[in-house]
Amino acid sequence: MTGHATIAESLREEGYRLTPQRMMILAIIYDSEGHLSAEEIHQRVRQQYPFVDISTVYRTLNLLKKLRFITETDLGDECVRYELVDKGRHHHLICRQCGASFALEHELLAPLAPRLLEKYGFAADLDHFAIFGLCQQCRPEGPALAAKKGQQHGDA
Amino acid sequence: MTGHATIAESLREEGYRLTPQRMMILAIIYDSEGHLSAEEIHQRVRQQYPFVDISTVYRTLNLLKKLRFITETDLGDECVRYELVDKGRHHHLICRQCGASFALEHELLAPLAPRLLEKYGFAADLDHFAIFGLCQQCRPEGPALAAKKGQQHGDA
DNA sequence: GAGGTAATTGCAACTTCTTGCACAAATGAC
DNA sequence: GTCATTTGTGCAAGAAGTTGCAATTACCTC
Ligand SMILES: [Mn+2]
Ligand SMILES: [Mn+2]
Ligand SMILES: [Zn+2]
Ligand SMILES: [Zn+2]
Repeated sequence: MTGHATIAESLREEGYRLTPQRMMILAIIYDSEGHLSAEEIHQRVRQQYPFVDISTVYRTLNLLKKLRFITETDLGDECVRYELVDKGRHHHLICRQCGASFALEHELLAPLAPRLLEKYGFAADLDHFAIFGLCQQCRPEGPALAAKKGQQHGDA
Repeated sequence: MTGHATIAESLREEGYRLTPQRMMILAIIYDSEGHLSAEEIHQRVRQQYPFVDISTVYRTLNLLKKLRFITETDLGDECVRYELVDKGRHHHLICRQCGASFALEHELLAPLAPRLLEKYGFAADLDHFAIFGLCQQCRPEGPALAAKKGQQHGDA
């Protein structure tokens, strides 16, 4: 059984209906390599089935998010992006200055979960974080501490 | 010098102009106890100065966010909320089931920063996180259930 | 204080995402 | 397959947040 069929089965077991729209959206998320926007998903769906509305895409994504099959993350882009939880837990470090993005392995965040559980009785999801900050290049005390103080307003 | 005057001074030193709109927004953020929405700020500004546009509020909030005087956080509410960084660093645990919110002291997240710096050369902001998950009441193995069973096990 | 200049504002249009509602269709029972 | 139930969809309107632009104004120099 392929990945998206497994999720589809879970959906049905939970009492949700398996519509062509949902199946297409699931297949698209499965076939792609992570971080799709709703608009990208909508465009791919419409290639097969041109009358699907963007609101259906959003409703499906919100359903899959609620059931924790996908994550919804603001990666500092202009829109929120969606990714399968199932393809390996990981996070992202994103430079607020240059926009560079680095994968953060889950192992560094993982110890947090038992601590939150012990101290607060809280079972944290820790599915897919975007942590903002300054990358090595952009840090004031960075490696190439050469160029400095050239900052202006209104940069992109 | 009061708090918002200190930030105002910093703004001017960075070359930004001190408009009445900016001063009012700063004062409102300073006078309130955290987690204001843009709409709330807008309403309070208009009580003093009725022609201020909501876009000016957003532009000011984005400026203060860029300069790291305030944080912008999605607390699971219907809109994003803003809070002063300066009033003590902290985070929030939010139950995705019942919506309950618990303060998380910064000390639990703080050890992450040096690890990210060491391993990735990344200086993470770690200013104000909202961590979603299940609270003690909503967990499948919550305290009530454990009490019924007469069990108590520290999970780690 | 007046004048020049560039940042900032208000407005309107726009983007992203959500929601109410009538109709369509997935599902289960027969 | 048909029927009944009840969920899901498309559409249009709405809410939250952004942006282009012309007019205003903060701030610097005199
Ligand atoms: Mn990812
Ligand atoms: Mn807070
Ligand atoms: Zn960078
Ligand atoms: Zn809860």
